[in-house]
Amino acid sequence: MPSIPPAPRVQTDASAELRVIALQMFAEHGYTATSLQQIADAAGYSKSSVLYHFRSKEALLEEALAPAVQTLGAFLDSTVARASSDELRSAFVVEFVDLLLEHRLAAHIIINQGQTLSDIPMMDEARRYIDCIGESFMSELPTTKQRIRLGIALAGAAYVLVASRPSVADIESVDEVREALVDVVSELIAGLNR
Amino acid sequence: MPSIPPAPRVQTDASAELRVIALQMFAEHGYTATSLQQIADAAGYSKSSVLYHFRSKEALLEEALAPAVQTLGAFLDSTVARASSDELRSAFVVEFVDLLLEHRLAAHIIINQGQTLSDIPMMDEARRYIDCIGESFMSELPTTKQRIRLGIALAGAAYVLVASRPSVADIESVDEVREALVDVVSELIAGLNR
DNA sequence: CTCTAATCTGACCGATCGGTCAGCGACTGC
DNA sequence: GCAGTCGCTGACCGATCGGTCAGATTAGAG
Repeated sequence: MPSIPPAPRVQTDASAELRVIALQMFAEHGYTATSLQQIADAAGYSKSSVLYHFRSKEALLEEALAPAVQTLGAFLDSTVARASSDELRSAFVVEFVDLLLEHRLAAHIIINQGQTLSDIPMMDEARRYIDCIGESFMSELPTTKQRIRLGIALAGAAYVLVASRPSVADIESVDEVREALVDVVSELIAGLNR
Repeated sequence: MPSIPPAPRVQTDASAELRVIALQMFAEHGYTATSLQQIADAAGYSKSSVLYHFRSKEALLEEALAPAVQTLGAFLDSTVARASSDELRSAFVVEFVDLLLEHRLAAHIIINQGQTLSDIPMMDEARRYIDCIGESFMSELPTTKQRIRLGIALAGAAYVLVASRPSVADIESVDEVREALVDVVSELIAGLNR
């Protein structure tokens, strides 16, 4: 047992490094359009090394998305309870927007490529979570207009972040964007009870 | 010159048939994930026949998207003029929603796969049109919240239609969906002047 | 009938894909 | 010193991709 138990190897963890790079490239160019060779080149490794750390290309995608999907699952549990309570919906909106902001790249992949990659288990799991969140509202929203309103609020907020080019990072104004998203989505959600 | 000049060959026009099938498969499974062989099989032709009618796979995509992009371009011309006029904005919303409904598959491809396929000229053209429509509003909407509001309205409406599974065609309730979309988007657009 | 053009196809091509495998050097515990 | 594990790599594999090409089939014009 050395005196430095955990060891500061975190800095150059190849697996974590590959997950980040793969997530960026999958989001920017698409999963099928991104080859393992391109990921390896971008990371400074060989293609064989990538497949040493990850069983397959699909496994690399799943591990890269895992944190976001896990957070989404936890978010789902807290959603079902608070969907019916009006005052708790504002907290729901804040959490929803923060989730999108924190896992922006993963959200990009799930939203834009989820339908195409439906044969990948984790991708389908994430989409089921999203559907479930929607349904926890929908059960109380029988009319088409109410369902469209909720759809525009959630899908619109997600897509505003997702559609923006990577160059439009606007790191400084992220708080401003967050506040605006919360305001507009809250307004749409509030308009459901009418 | 026979007495029937144009000839009723429209029914079995191979090119048009291939455009329709390719558009469906590109939208459902993605452009890169759909091979020319799969398109040929679905249409009942050989892969060589597809490449006889279309110079390349990319040309097939562009010709399949052409009608939608052309309509989008015409829509852009009428948009710039009416963006500044409040009472004309309601007409803008109706046209926007109808455009999405009419070219649902093409919109699906452009929205979800446009960033990935940015090397295809027509795809970039369509995205420039969309950006231009947004900017014709944005120039008068300096605050972040106003821009987010418009983004949620347009992107949300587009994505509500695009995200729905093909099985959720709801042919009967299309008018109901159309009306709900127009209402909610109009409400968000109207809220810009505040 | 013949000639020609349009339509369609199978065989084939080079490139690239995801994935396997044997082996390389470096580090570690004994 | 030595055996064994770990991280990594190049060579290689079968499959599939988009695309080319020569030729078979068909139909219409003269």
